[in-house]
Amino acid sequence: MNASSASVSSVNPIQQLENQLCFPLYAASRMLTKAYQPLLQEFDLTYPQYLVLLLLWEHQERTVKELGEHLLLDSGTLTPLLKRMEQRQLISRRRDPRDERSVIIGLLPAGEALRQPTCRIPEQLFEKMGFPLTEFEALRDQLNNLLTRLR
Amino acid sequence: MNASSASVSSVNPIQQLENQLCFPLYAASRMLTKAYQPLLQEFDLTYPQYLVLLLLWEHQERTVKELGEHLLLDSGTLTPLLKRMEQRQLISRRRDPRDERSVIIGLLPAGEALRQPTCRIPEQLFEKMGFPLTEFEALRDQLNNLLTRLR
DNA sequence: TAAAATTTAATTGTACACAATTAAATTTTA
DNA sequence: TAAAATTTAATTGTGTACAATTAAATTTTA
Repeated sequence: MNASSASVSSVNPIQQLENQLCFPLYAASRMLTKAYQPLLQEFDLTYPQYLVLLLLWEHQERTVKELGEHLLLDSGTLTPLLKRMEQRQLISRRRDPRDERSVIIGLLPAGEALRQPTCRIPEQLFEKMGFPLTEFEALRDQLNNLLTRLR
Repeated sequence: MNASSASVSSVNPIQQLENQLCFPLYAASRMLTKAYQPLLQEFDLTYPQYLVLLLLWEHQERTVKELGEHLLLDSGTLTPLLKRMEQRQLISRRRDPRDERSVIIGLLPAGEALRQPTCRIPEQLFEKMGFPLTEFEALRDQLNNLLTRLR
């Protein structure tokens, strides 16, 4: 390797994309979200909107703060996203009468109605990828592990 | 579990965030990019801009197409990003005289100058996370594996 | 309890990210 | 070789992300 080469500089291996953790994470996240897209667009949902619905299907009411804690998103992201979902009558937004600082997001019938027709999406995607189940689970667990470190 | 409960609906486990692959990927990616941020902002770089520089430090010239192939980004993302880097004189943009469809991105002195001062960033981050090296490598390899499946 | 500190969303501004379309250049094909 | 198809970036429009600030409500503290 010649450091004075015109086209190739001497390369610090850790500065190469493949050796980094962040780049494969960044790229895989976008690719997987993109793989979700054709399945979600049938319901006119973006991936983050779908995540909000997943949480509301577990508990029909969540404050913006609670949604943000689960999704690791702040109000700067959630407020406009939730307003779009409110316009489509998927969810309701109202102040908590017991604490006017909080906004309670509620699941509306149109949001509930998406639950059954979307319930096979994760399996469909998993099958389409052909990723072995053991690898899937190992990767998921390691990512959750990393996530707790980063949080 | 009572499906008619007012606050909790019966939950398909695969519809829970923790059981999915995509959510931990999505969240970990954002968290790790956010962890890069304080180290990069010293150089007034965003993470995607840093990735472009990593590629140009390997090869001083790359077409937009090549950058997009490596980063899995299209011109809709790259064109404005590269224009911002051009304004700061980090890179140059010019049409390839041999194929006027292509735009060649070249590394300018100001972009080259960021190489040494940023070279410790990946190690710094790795140390700050305290992630065991074996786990780091296992996760990286599994992500690269997933990435080839998604590509 | 009144002032200070904290919490919660909303707002503002910047920067991706990507689908879809456009336009120019090049390559392929009939 | 001229028309058709393809390739390459740029553009347009929508939707996240997120830092920083603001404003209102609540809690803590002196």
